[in-house]
Amino acid sequence: MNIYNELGKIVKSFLKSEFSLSLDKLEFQLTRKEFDGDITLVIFPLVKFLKISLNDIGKKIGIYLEESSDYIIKFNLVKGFLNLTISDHYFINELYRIDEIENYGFKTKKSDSELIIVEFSSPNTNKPLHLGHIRNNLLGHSVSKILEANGKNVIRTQVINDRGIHICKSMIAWKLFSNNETPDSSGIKGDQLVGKYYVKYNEVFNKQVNEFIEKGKSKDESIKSAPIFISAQELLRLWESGDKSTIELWKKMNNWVYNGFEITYNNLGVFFDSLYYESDTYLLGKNIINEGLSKKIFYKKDDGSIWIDLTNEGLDEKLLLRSDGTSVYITQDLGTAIKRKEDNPELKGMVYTVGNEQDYHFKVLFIILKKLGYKWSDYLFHLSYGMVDLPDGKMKSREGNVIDADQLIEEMDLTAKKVSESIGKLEGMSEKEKSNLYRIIGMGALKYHILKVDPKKRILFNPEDSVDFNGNTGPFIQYTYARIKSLLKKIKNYDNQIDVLSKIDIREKNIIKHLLQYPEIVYQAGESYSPALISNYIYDLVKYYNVFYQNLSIIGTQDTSLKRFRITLSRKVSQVIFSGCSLLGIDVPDRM
RNA sequence: GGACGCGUAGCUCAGCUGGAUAGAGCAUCUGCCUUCUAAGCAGACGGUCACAGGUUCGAAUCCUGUCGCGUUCACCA
Repeated sequence: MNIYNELGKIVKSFLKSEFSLSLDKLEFQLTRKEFDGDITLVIFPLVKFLKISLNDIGKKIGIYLEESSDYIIKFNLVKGFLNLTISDHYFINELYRIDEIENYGFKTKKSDSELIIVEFSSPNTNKPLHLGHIRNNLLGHSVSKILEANGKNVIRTQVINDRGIHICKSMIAWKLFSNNETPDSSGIKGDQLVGKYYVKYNEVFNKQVNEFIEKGKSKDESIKSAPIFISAQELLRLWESGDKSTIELWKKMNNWVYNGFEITYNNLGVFFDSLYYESDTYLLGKNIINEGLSKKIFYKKDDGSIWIDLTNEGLDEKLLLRSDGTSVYITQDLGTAIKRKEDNPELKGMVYTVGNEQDYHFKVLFIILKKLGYKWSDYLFHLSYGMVDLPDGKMKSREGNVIDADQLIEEMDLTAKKVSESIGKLEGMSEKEKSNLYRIIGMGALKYHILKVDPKKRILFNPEDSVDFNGNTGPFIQYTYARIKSLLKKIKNYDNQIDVLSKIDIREKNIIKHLLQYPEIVYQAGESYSPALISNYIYDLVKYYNVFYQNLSIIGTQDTSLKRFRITLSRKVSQVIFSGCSLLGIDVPDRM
């Protein structure tokens, strides 16, 4: 709101000429509802510098502002708070100004052509996506959009964990028990099918382990000697040695999974610009080891393993290369990061969307890169988020205590359908339009529910009452948007020009005040990577608008200038909702 | 044990770099549909901001300590 700057200038020059005091910062804030006024100057801090009472300073500034600024029509002083009332003309002029901006809303900064890689999702190929992935995907996708709105060039990427013992487990179970079942033959979605055999593996494995334990073997021993586990390990060895039929099966099953993921991503409205497969990257990073050794940043232990000592940073010693010469996870991450920078010299930063159980890992990763002398490591960011808890505790995929992403999406559709039908506003829509709308509403509910929470907090997700459709929810925001759209449609021939009014309603003033704040928000959100900030701002605006909508008539009013004013206001609100939802990856319907 | 994160109404969450009497929604009650969509609006009820100190004109917010919950500290990924 540029009035802050303007008033700030006036007050500063006044303080300078009157008290020869020069300040660089003055604190303005929106006036609270209970008090009379629009904007408040906090004058406590001034007392320190001026040896006059609060009252005197406040009065002097207030009188001066009243005289010298066209916008200030009144002031009142409560304790150290100077409340200023701004003229209606100011707000009308501002609305007039932003009305000329075609698509007003969360502003997009001009491209600065800086490249940012945003990594998210990062699934395993042995089971379908679950609720935790949904939070990850929504955050990653939304943050990408926010960065783009901040003028960045974003590449969305995922590292697919396609190799290792976990996929061999699904493979062996499929070989043993499937009778060549395929997605086509069974009609089961590919990732679900592979996941089914991963579950089958664990069933058989547990049974075999228990049999050994009953026979008196120790737990460790039983695990190691379970036949199906031995077979899975054998399969891993074959894979590593490049055995043809194993690789073929591996490729076949992974492709099933990718096709399945694609469907889920589509339903979520999420996409990727590039993919990394761990089978391609797991050997990366070994040359870093030599670099680190020669720079004396790493050291070798007697058994040949390579370490870095981070005790000076308050962390521990960290293994980088096993004694058998194979790399560990962080070595791959180092290699991948460096490779990405090499592949994209213009790369400015990277965002890793990964759960907070890996906070330590990323701390270490960034420090090592910094120690190796890579300056761009300052622009790496771990977008850390809390886990999604269920009412009966934590999600554990091995115990089957997970909410499956596909199933959840389907349930959201059904809930949206149920609620919509009970309200019964969708008459005259075709079945196709309806089901499309259910998807928009259901996903709006889910996305908003998850994104409005501060990423670093854990989310308690209660599937029982699913997601609300009233109050601070996605559907409520969508509903408001749909109402405005339908309103604008009914008034086809309206004039864009706003006539100047002598007096506007306090509620309308509030909406304008909020509208004026939005351009700033996207930049703030860009810095803190917070879709939550945007969600809450949209909801605020929608609340203000609903009050206005409910209480003021637009179509009915005889006063055409008032009518135009209100239509303009509505249109601007709808534009902000639209652009905000777009940053969150939430669709808005024209009708619902 | 060390490190990191969280603790705000019965429940789910806001509260920006310290500002006035702590804000929403849900739930529970009370009113509003011949005037553009009631998926809404108006109102009531509901708080020791985990606890204790400190910093200052002023603390939910910053600092320290305590308690509670969680994560992490692997030749796992």
